[in-house]
Amino acid sequence: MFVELDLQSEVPIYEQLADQLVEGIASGMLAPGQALPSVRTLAADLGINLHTVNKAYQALKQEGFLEIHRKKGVIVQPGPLPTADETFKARLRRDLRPLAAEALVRGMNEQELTELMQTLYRSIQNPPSEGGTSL
Amino acid sequence: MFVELDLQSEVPIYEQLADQLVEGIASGMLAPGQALPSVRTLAADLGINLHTVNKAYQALKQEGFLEIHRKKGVIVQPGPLPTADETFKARLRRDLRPLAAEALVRGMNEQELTELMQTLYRSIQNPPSEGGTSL
DNA sequence: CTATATGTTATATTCATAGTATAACAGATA
DNA sequence: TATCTGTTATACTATGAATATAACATATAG
Repeated sequence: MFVELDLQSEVPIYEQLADQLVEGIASGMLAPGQALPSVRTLAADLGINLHTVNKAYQALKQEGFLEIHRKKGVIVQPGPLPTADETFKARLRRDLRPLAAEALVRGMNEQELTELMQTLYRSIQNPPSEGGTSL
Repeated sequence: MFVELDLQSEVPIYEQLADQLVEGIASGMLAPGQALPSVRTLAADLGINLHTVNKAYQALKQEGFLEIHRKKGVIVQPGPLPTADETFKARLRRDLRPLAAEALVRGMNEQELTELMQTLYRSIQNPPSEGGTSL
């Protein structure tokens, strides 16, 4: 079981799921072309509704992280993944901005913040334990 | 006019406002002890409801960025600001995580990401133009 | 061919939150 | 005595999240 949901979080469930699938792709835990569980199966495993899973899948399909075939079901993007184009970077800056501002106002210096980001990046790229391949 | 709201954004108005006030404190545009407009005045200026402004003020008061006196009205925290304690850092990591993961999966390397963060940090600390003191 | 599993679509309902609209209150100020 | 302050209360609308069923078309397995 790789996906962990916090039902009490203010972050929507479908968003948590989508985020963790992206992280799975980023870490290599989910390989290109790999099949994902059907919406019904994953929904049952996670104890949530079919439509909530579908919403996450659809969003990731829309962004190009997943492909959905009538035949193969849902698979991780086997071709080229989306790039860090200007549109993404603009969104990234927009989302990072308030976080950087609060870190600054709380007294974190530039190095502390960038090092925290570095550590985070590396921990995703090379996760502590790639134990189970299952979700 | 320093605060700019996007009424079409998925980010709540009161959150946009709170974020920009924090950024104002971070940049020094809002000095410690400085008086902020009353909830009614700012609401009228921004064309939003009094309660929406109040919600932002209350949140920032709760976190320790503002003080609210019956007498002086609303002022920027004149004493020591909140620190980057473990609680904040945990929240920071939690919020940064999905952003770092998507940046990684889109092919940004560690340096690109940290440099983007650096640039952002510096642009907040030393904003392009501190023209108007007004909100 | 038949049964099953797939994604997909359509409704409907419940619930929480955001935002607005008014109104009123208590305390401080001019 | 007015006026401005934050504060509280109530009500309403709109939106989105999440769930619950149901049904459909297609592809696969037996």
